[in-house]
Amino acid sequence: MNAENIRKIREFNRSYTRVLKLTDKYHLDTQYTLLESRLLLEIDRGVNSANQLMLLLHVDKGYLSRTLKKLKSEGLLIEVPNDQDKRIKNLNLTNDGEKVLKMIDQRADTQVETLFSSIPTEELENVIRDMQEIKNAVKKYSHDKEI
Amino acid sequence: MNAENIRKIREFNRSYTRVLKLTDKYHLDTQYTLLESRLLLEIDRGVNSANQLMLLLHVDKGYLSRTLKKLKSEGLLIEVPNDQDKRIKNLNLTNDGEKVLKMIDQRADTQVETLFSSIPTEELENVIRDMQEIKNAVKKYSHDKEI
DNA sequence: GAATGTTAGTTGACTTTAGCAACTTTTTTT
DNA sequence: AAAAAAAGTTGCTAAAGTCAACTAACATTC
Repeated sequence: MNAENIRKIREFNRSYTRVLKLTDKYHLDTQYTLLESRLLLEIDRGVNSANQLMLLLHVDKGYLSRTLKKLKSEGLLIEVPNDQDKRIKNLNLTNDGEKVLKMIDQRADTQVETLFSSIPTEELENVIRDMQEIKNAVKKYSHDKEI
Repeated sequence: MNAENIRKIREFNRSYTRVLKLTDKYHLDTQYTLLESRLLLEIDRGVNSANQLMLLLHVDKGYLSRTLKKLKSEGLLIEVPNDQDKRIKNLNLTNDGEKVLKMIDQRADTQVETLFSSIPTEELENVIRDMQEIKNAVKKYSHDKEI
């Protein structure tokens, strides 16, 4: 790849890092960290064992264990024994956990809306098309299974 | 903005967060943190007082002071007295500091290249065009001065 | 089928990262 | 000249993250 392309990609990365930081600011208005929010989200989606979460989110298993413990102690998660494999503790959101996830999700929506709503409709449609193209290209040619 | 657009933007954000995490991995192969690398970069660009760096990078000034102290102790930075205002300590990269910055920069290039080089030329050109369009749109309509 | 190795998760000890407030020195304001 | 503000340092603390040792359950292999 030529140097100019690398430069442009890195410039985009820098600029978009700032956007992502702004969209993450809503976490400051909640009592939950980014990791906690992400855990609730992924568990809701069905990624429901500590080991799966560890592999997906690349967090230390010790730290993960403690973080999950905290969420359990707050009543957002419950452990469900896994009958096939008793080493595994399956995780589920409680009703409270679902409520919290919904709240966090709405704030994230609001934050994204705030950041992008000033872009006029047609231009926004282009931006969204661009995003999908980037996402697909990166996904398609990536050897990293998780992207 | 409609819910579908918000969903798409958030999906892109999630997927691109993973890309950025991968491009940040080179920091693990160096002895420098993201903040340290960024400080070297910005000082090289001429942002050369702790206060300016604090405003640009939004870091606590106490933490910044200590981080700069560390870089000075490692011989990557030197303090130059500011004759106009003796409260200010201007910062400059030493030769070693420049070398380290160059090394970090090359690793970042390599990482980006690794991630994107598998995308075929034409598709890559589209991706880069998309990135510029997104960057410009966000910048143009953003009220945040720093984006 | 007992020994060995591996996997899931927990815990203790520790380091790094970060934030806050008090403080010194210098400059600016009134 | 006094008061306020700005630049930077330091002490104290908390949160975030890492690492290794450990238990219990499961898998392998001989």
